[in-house]
Amino acid sequence: MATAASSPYTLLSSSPMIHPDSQVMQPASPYRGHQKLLQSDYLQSIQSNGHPLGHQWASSLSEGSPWSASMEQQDVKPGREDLQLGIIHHRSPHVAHHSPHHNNHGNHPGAWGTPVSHNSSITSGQQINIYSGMHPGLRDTLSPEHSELGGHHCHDQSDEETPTSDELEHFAKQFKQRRIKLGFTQADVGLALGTLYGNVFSQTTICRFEALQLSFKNMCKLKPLLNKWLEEADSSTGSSSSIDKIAAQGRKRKKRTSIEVSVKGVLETHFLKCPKPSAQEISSLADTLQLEKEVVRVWFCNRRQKEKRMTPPGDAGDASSCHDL
DNA sequence: ATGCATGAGGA
DNA sequence: CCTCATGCATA
Repeated sequence: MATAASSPYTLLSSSPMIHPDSQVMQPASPYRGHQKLLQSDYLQSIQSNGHPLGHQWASSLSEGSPWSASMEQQDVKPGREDLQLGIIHHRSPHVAHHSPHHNNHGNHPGAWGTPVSHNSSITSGQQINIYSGMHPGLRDTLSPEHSELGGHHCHDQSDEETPTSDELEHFAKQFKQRRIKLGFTQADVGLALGTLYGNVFSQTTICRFEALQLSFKNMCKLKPLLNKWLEEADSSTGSSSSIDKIAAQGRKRKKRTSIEVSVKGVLETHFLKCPKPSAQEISSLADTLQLEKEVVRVWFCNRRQKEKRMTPPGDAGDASSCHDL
């Protein structure tokens, strides 16, 4: 009861209605009217339902990399006079979770701990091939030169090409350590990325990056950004302190539905049987569980996404979680 | 740290 | 409808 008391979508009765729509525009965003990332599909329909471990990390950034483009145009910035790496740590340095039990998922070679790596052919803009049954030893035999794209062929930069899963894992770990050492929180970093490069991210995303809970592709996309931040961060330790609070959100977000554990169990069971239930299946399931159909549908979507993460559920470290205290 | 949610883009 | 990137709200 009284849930509505604090309903998220309180229709402002007499409040000065701001922009209940959209998510405002960043005041310092170098890019105007350009925030839609075109993500080309790469591989996603080859999964054979049935295998709990059917990850397909065929890292393949199609030539249409959404962000390679954004990167090229971010230079429009006239000059970032003030390098704000984020907010100065106004919080106590106790942020360190002092827990040695920290997620050290270093033991999940199943999905992408293996050198799945190297996309077979990125430059040629060819199809992506998954290595559904490919061995790690199999490597792309891509030709040293791709005349297809007349222009950029030299990637002398440190990391411009697709990193391997292993590299990402290591980077994430390093990143977290440095971040903590420098006294920044995940949220700080997220904001800093916004003020620095125009792309704001939430604490959630930073957290997921560190925990490798994003898709391979997504990890690849974020790595360079975070890498830059790291460089800036430790190169100018202790500088500007501009607190940008852009926020401004007025979306009527639905209250998060809490699904009972028992119900979750049922959903899990169904998921194992059929990861992609039909609309009707969902309907009946929702009916049985007394949940909104939409909630069930979303649950399955989220569950599928989870399965595609680099650190899939269940892989959690059984080896590291048995750690002794 | 994570669960549920939103939205864009793609068939 | 789905996937995928992303995040508010919450445990």
